[in-house]
Amino acid sequence: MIVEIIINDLNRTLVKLGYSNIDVKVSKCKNPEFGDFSSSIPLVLGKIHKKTPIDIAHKIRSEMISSSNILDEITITDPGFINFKISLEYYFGILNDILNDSDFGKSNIGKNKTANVEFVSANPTGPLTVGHGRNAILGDVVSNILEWNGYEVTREYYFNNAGRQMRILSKSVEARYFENLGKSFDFPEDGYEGEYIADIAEEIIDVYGKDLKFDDLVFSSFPEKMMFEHIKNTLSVLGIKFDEFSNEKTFYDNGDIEKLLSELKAKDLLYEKDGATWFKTTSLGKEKDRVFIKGTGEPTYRLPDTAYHRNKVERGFDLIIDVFGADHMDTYPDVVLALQALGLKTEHIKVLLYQFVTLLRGGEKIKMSTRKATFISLDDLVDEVGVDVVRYFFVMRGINTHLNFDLDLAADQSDKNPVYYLQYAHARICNIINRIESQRKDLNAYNQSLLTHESEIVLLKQLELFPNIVLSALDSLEPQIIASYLQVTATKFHKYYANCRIINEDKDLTLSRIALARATKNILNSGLSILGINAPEKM
RNA sequence: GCCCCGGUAGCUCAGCUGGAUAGAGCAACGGACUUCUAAUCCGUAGGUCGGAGGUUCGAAUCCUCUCCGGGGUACCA
Repeated sequence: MIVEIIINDLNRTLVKLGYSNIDVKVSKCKNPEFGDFSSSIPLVLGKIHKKTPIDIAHKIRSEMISSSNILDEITITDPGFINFKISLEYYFGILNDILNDSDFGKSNIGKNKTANVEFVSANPTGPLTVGHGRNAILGDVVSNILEWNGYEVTREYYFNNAGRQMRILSKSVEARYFENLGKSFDFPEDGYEGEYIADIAEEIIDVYGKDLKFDDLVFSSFPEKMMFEHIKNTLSVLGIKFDEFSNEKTFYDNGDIEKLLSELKAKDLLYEKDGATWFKTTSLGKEKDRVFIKGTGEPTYRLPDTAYHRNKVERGFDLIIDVFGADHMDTYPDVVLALQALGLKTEHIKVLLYQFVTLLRGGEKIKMSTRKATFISLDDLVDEVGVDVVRYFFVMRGINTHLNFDLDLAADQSDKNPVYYLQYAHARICNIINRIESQRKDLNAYNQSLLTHESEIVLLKQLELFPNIVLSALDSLEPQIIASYLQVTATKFHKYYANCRIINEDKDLTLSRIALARATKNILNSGLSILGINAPEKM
């Protein structure tokens, strides 16, 4: 990657000039007049050493030690920037790399390292909602990003089928069961009102008959089973497959929770008050203590969550990622605190908090409530706009931004829809390649130096950035970076297409342009596969 | 009250580990299809980067204060 090369060259040069321990930064020039890349290091040095930045810049330029011959020109501009123009030869080399190396863009930063990504983790009390959708896609794409960087990723789904919510589900189903049979029933006060509840009740009548008694175990086991199948099906339609399902119950059964309690107690971090067991978070720097076990004897989510995270830490992952909605803001710090108190390593736990999703239709917000069943399910959403659109819309915004999911735009199969713009670029290339393949066979006999048009070079430079983009996505765990990059890449391809006729009378030029188009296709393919979106051959 | 996220073009959003004239898409207006797919391209217009201070040679970006929106602050998850 070009940026690294320049930074290394600069570092060596600075050491030679007697400057050291400087954090050298090189960035892409916004204005191509200055060159391809620039650094403000002379300005930084000028300040530290009380010298004129321009003088320092000249010194750097005259002493510049380049490890390669990729620097065509070094210029200096006010008030003290040093600019680098990169030789076309370098970019032509990259074109070959992209065409010959199917792993172009991958890094081995995560080689021999394992990562655990926990996401979705919805309890099986109902169909997945649009909110879960953002979680699901983020988790899956982040996993893909990790895999592109060499990590071995475990996609994990954590659930609780023993809590209050599940009881309410059972009671709701039970009520509908008796209602359907015309018997008296009490619909629970906080019960789920969705139609799927009645469907499950009907299913129970079909399978188990009409003679079930109140509190029959079927009312708790069957709905859970059905909901989980439903959820897995939804995820599978979205192209998401989990490696591991962890059940909260496990940690009661195997004694982990008991062990956790006794260890925290031994550290004097637990106490009894008002019939409940409290975790003394105040002694660890927090404002309030938290309840671990309620007066009813039931634990709060914090207790099993802590046991679960301990389990993940002890499984030895190099990286542990939790994908949570913004409403979990205050929940995980306590978990981390507890683990730290027990002397466990926690620096490798990263929490990805995403902001809420708002659905818009006709410019109006759609209000949603799971309990009241006024939500739009993830299934509905996929039915309406398709998998690719759903996946793209969930990653095209920054994770910290409230996501406005515009259903009208998403359902619009026209040029307004950014997904099609992207896929169209790929389809266009495929079409051209198919056309040429019937005439020529030796597509590799191209001469890259025939690529001279500005829009060709601009595109090639864009393709060169891809490995940096992958690294930057890894660094920030922000899928949006990939989506934006692909959008720009598609734009540059479309401009190239408009400016340069790819299949033309000049056979050699045609081959060169085909090579550039094929390279673009490879990059689009790679990027789309990270996002889990189809790269269609035809549209 | 306290904590987190956001406030950039009419709308939706990039840019935020400080850098050179603040970008894109949509919407508006004007152009380009006997042509490798016009699901495209070209052009015009559109901005007190919420506001006020501060740090700096330089601030959309960092600090302080403040206003607006969202979320959290549960013996719910």
